[in-house]
Formats: sequence, C-alpha cells, structure tokens
Amino acid sequence: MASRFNALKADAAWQKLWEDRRTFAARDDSPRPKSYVLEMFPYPSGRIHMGHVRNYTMGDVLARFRRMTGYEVLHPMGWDAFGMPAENAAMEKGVHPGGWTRDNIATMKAQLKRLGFALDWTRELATCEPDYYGHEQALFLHLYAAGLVYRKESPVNWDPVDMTVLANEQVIDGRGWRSGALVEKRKLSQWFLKITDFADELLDGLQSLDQWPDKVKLMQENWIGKSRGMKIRFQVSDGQPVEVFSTRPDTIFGASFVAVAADHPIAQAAALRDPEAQAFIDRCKQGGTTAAEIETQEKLGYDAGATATHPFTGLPMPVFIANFVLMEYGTGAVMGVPAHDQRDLDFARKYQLPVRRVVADGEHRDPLFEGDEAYTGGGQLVNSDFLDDMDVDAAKAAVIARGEADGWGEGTTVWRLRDWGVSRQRYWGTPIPIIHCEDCGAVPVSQDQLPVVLPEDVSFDVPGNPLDRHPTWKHVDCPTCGKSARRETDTLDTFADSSWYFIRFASQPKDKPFDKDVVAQWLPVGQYIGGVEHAILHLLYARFWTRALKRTGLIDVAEPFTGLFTQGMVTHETYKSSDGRWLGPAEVQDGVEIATGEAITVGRVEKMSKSKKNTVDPGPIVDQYGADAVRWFMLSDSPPERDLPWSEAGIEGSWRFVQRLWRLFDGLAEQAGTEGSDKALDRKLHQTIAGIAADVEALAFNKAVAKLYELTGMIEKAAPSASRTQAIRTLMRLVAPMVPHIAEEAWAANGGDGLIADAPWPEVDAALLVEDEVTVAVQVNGKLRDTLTLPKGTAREDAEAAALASANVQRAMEGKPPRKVIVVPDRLVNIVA
RNA sequence: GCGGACGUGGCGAAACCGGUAGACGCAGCCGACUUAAAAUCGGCUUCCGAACAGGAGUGCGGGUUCGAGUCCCGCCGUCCGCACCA
Repeated sequence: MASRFNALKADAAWQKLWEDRRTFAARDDSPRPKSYVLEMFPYPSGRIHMGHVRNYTMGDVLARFRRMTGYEVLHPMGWDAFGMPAENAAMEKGVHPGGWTRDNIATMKAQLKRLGFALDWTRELATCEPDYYGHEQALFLHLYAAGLVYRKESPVNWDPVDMTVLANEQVIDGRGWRSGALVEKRKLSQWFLKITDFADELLDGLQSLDQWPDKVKLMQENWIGKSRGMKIRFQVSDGQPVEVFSTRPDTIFGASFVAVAADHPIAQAAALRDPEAQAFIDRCKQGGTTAAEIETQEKLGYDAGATATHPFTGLPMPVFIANFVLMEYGTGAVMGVPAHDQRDLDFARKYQLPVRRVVADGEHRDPLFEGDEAYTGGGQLVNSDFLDDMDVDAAKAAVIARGEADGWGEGTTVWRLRDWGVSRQRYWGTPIPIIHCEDCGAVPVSQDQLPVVLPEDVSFDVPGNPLDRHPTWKHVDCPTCGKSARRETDTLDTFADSSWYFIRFASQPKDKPFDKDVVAQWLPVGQYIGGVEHAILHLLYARFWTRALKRTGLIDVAEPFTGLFTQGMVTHETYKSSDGRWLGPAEVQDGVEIATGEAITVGRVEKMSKSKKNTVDPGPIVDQYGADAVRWFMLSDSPPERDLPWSEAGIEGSWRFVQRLWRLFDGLAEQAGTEGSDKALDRKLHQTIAGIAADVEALAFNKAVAKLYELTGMIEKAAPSASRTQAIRTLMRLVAPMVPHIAEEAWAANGGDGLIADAPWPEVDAALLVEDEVTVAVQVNGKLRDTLTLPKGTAREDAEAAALASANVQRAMEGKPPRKVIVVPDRLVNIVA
C-alpha cells in the first residue's frame, strides 16, 4: 500500500542537498549554451507575499526546464534594498534602516529557500551594501566623465514638515502622504542623467524587442512621446519674440492667437505692470493636476496686452496667458488655430476670436468655420496663400522651408521624455559621490576613495535628511585643491540601483562593477519576468543605463532583456462584516464572521492588499501543504499574464494532485518487470512530452498543467504494462520543473541516476506524435450530425462515402441529394443538401 | 479625451491557420468502499427538454463563408496606461 508523500520532510532534505552540492550555481566556464532567466528582484519589505511566490515559481520552472534541455542556466536572486520604507520604519519604530533591511532579507531569504527555487545563491547581492553601491558610484562617475550627468536647478515637491523632497507619487491631493502638509514647489539643485540623449535609440530599440508584450512597448513609446513639428518665432509688439511649438505648421494661415503658460517670461512681464495679470497667474497655479480636475477645468485665458505678428500676413494676433499651456512641454507657448484644434476652438469661441478654415474637410472650402467641433483630419489646404491645394504633409514641409529660409522658424522634434532627476534628500540610498568645493565647484570623488560609505551612526528623531545633519560625514577636503569642502548629501534614486543589478549578477569582480567579457557570456537576459507596474520606469531606466554603458564602451549589449513577461497579480475574495469592517480570510467561516457569528458579505475578487485584509501569507501555507503543492497551484488554471484568484479549495486540489503523483511513483516498484506495451499510452506520453516543452517555452504553464493532469489520469486508468511503467518514470521528469521535491524523492526511490534536477528532458519519439486513427466530424449544412473514426489519411472519396452512409446523416438530409460536399482530410466532412 | 487589452458554463479556463465549443481544474450532484467519517475510486455536471429525439448557445446587432468563439462593420460593457503634449 502506498504511503503518503511527506512534503515537510522531503522539502527540507532536497533543499539541503541542492544547497550543499551547489546544484544551481551557474558556471561561467561551462561549455553548454548559456541561458539567463531572471525575475525582478524583491524589495525586502518584511515577508514574502503571494505575488513573489507566483513570479519566482514561473521563473523557476523555466530555469529548471532549461537546465534539463542542456543549458547552463544563470538564475540569480538579490535584494533591491534601498528605499523609503526602511526610513519610515526607522522613524516609526526607532530601528536603524540597515538593521531593519538586513533582518527582512534574512527572513525573506529563508522563505524563498523554503520554496525550493533553483537559485544561484552564490551570486546573491543587496543594493544597500557597499560592495554593490560602491560600484554603482563608480558607474555614476563614469557616466559623469562621459558627460551624461549634469546638475541643474529644478522645481521639486517639498514637504515642509518632513523636510524632504517627495516623488510625484507621494503627493496626494497636494499634500505629503506621510505628514499631510501642503507640498511646496521649491527649486533645488538636482543631479540629472541625460536619458533624453537616448530618446531616439530608446524609441527605435523597441522595434527589436519582438519578445516583449506590445502593451509595454506601446507604453514606453507614449512615455518617450516623440512629436515632430516646427518652432515658430512671432515678433511681439513690445519686447522679445515669442517662440511657439506646433505639430501643424501647415495650418499657420488659420492662426488667430498665441497662448503662453503662466510661467512664461511674457506672462511674468505682463504681471509686473498689470496686477490683474498677476492675479490670473496665481489662479492658474492653484489648479489641481488630478485627472478629474483637468477634465472639468475650464480653459481660461487673460489678455497679456501684447500682440504677435503673423509671419506671412503681417496681421496682429492677441497674446493670451492661458491655464492650459504647460511651461514644461515644447516652448511653453502655442499658436492657436481654432478651426483645426479642439482646445483652440473652445478657447476661441469663449473669447470670440476669429476661426478660419485652412484645411478643406471634403465638403467645405470657405474661410467661415461654423460649429463647435474642430476639423483635425487631413485634406487640401485652402485660404492659405501659397499653400493652397497642397496636402497637409506638403504644406508642413513648405512652411518649414520658408521659416528656415526667412529665419523665423525651423523644423524640430519635441519629446515628452525628461531627463532623469536622480537626487533624493534621503538617507537610505547610494551616496552621490561628489564633493562640493567653493573654489572648484562639484568635484567627483576619486576612484580610490570609493565606496563613499553611508555612515551608520545617524538619528531619525528629527525630520529631514540625517546625512545633512551628521556631525562629521559631510566635511571633507576638496580632492582638487585640498581646501575644506562639503560632501553631496543627496542620495541616488533607487531606480539607479535596479538599472544594472542584472549586469552585476552576471559578473561580480571585487575591483570593478563587472567584467566586460564575462558579461558578454550571459547578457542579454533571455527571459525577464515581473509585474506590469514596472512597464515604464524600471524597464526604461534599465534600458537607458545599458545603452549608456554601451555607448561609453563598458559593455557590448544594447538591450538588456531579450524576452519580457509581465505576470498577473494574485487576487482573493474580499469579506466585509455586517457593520462594514473588512475581514481577513481567517476571520470568516461558512459565510459568517467567527468572532461575532454574524453573516458577512462577500465582495469582489481583488488584488491582495493589507487595507482590504484579503492577503494570504505564503509562510504557513507552505508549511501546511508543502512547497510543491503551492508551486503547482501558482501554475494552475489562470494564464500567467492574467490574475490568479487564490482559494483554499484550489490549494487543497493542488495538494491532492501531489498525493496522486506520489501514489503512482510509490507504487512503481510493485509493477517492476511487467511486460507488454500500451500503444495509446505511449502515444499520449510522447504527445505530452512535446506539448509540455512547447508550453513551458511559451510560459503557458496553465496549459502544461492541464496536459499533465490528462496524462496522469490516463496512466492511473491504464492496465499494468511496460508502457505504463515507462510512463510513470518519464512523468517524474515531466513534473520535475514544477514540483521538484516530489520528483527528486521519486527519482531517488526508484533508482534514478543522480539528481532529477540534472537529468535530461525526455526525448520525444516523433513517430508516436501522429495518431493512426482520427475522429472526423460529419456535418450537414454546417451542423454536426455524426462523428466517424477513420484511419488517418483516408482519401476524400472514402471519407465522403462513409459520411453519406451514416444513418444520422441520411435522416438529417431528409432524402434530398447532396449538392456539394466539403472534405477537410482527417478533420471533417460537410454535406450541403 | 487619447491609446490599449479583454468579454466563452456556477467559478478559473481550453479550443494551434476559419473546421466536433467548453479539454483540464475548482465547486456541486449521484454512487462504490466504510459500522461511520475522512481519504480514495467510478459516474454526471452549458442551457431548454423525460430523451444517448430535437433545439439554442462564446457580450449585443449585422456581414463574409459550405462552415465564425476565431475574419469584417457597428454598438454595449469591464479593466489597464497616459493625460490640458500644442
């Protein structure tokens, strides 16, 4: 009688053995072809959550599968260990960010090991340690030397209570998310990385990424936001010319006003002489920036009291200060062409400005433009002097040519992408390796002084950046002139840390960030897996950083991630008590709140979150069901790119399947020596081998799982035979990437050679992939009436004859003669009567 | 507003190039084993229908085709991203 699979015992034993033998350590000098499988490394927030488990299980299956198919696999793990939560913990609990972070790493590492992931822990890294961020400082200085880093005054969100800069995401309704204080716009000197120098290549490079989701590529494309157009300078009645940016220079004869942003010099000048203009500007700045506010906000303008001169007609146009023009985009000024831009039309109707048609819409050619809907389509130019009868593109070119010849404008490209501001007034981050000297300015720390180590003796009892308050740390001598100087106390945005960690995984010498030749062996990452929330920032920064290192000669790869996969979230039902409190799964049983005995309401299935209390901690689940059952659940049912609803019933089902496998594996010895073959089972086995391989390569784990269920069911029902024995032995290897512990246990118990983790993927007998009999559907007028079992390759006439002979078919045809018969060989016969 | 994705049983889903819709799992129902329960095993499980008669059915309405979940046109809905981008 088969025993039960003791997951707890087996998990521990195999995990220890893999670790002792360094089974999953990647060898740089291996002769095998190399494969780099990477999941986005976690922030050490405290404990592993289900999202991590899902993410790392997917990567693990692929990594283990690649090993079995003959690759030397690099599958590393590390910690994105700098960031604000550590400082928040320091302020709330009085612990040191470093201690808090390192404790979390220890906890989470143990949790990851408990899941049996095939990770190369010899390459583990944490971005908060000097042996990582010191090399990052070296790379920063390398980019600085290459002219890709600069310093500039820039407006930031300043929280006056916490005395720190906040990221845009941390400003909620104009207030700091922690302090609740009204956030101020302050100008601070900030360090920037010149990502805009790479805008064109980052955009073009997307085209080569054919193993990335289109969605992510599109998001990056929109973020980079390339628009081609023209800068046009209009003479202004009193003062400097105003330069506008337009994507539609062809419509210039329809321009009837110029609008500038509230921060524009023209607006500022108007404010000096006109208090009402100042009042209007103040009103503009009050406006919120949330989606709803922008949606409802009225387009407002204030006549700046100046006029701009049209370059062709010489006619004057009013200049408005307008609340819808952004100083940050283009030139901070636009020309208004109401007939062919909706926003301009709204504005013109409101302030009774001329609206002149200059592009024919197919029906109308006259200058008079009626209605409140702008015509933004293409067509022939009209009412436009020398542009008349040209199409839009030709007219654009013509205006640009004239502007360039006459010196009042030029064709140009404007990007939405801004340079990357990397300064953070924070303690827990990579110190920016710069020294400020009164005489020499900003001076890079010399290479032999790296790393610039974060001091550990800091306090968090006062708001603000502890580095700035530290008694000694920032006082240093200028590396150039030796006079006393001041360290930069800002730290780097943590996105810098995650922009190159995948390179450091591939190669980690002590004396430099990485070795170019070793990196070349592993990069680019073949398959990168993580959440969509990183579709823009992290993935764009990592692409930029890689390209910057390539341009400056440190590496040879341009794109860091060949394949990208964005997995869905783990979700769970939500529960609310009768009085409207969120309840956790443990507080609920059979539709009733355990504590009160009152009925609960079951809400939507949502992303696991602490606020809705619908999280499930993987820790106790793994202890209860074993790592294999949890891994199996993570791969089952939902396609990996979609959300996966966690359920108690689901994990029970996975556990039952693990036990089913064990009954087959454990019973194998009893049938040793059984003779005879089972052709149908052989066929199913080989179809499954081929099918799983294809599914795993495509990351279609849910389909692979379904095929394994089918094969398992068929083996269970099959009579003992040599085929069945062979199928069970092969099944061990087929499930090994997904449920590695039980696979190792079964492999060892049945005399397998070495570790199953090192065993080769079973070979497919191609001859067994084809069936010799097929089921052919028989339709009459497109409706299914019968199915026939025919030898594969049956001739059309024979299939047709067999179909016509069917009693069901004859009944359906009601004695009518067949008018036409369509035969799709080995699939169907359709009789049109 | 712009851009994108997706709508299939009670639920998660599958269906490769237009060819038997609902594989596989969950939940449910019936049965076997058991003193009993659990575990396990067998069967059923899209809807209407007594039916292994027949009919309907992949968000809705049209179309192309011998044949449409799949292709085309028009709607409706859900989710995601961006957002006063000139």
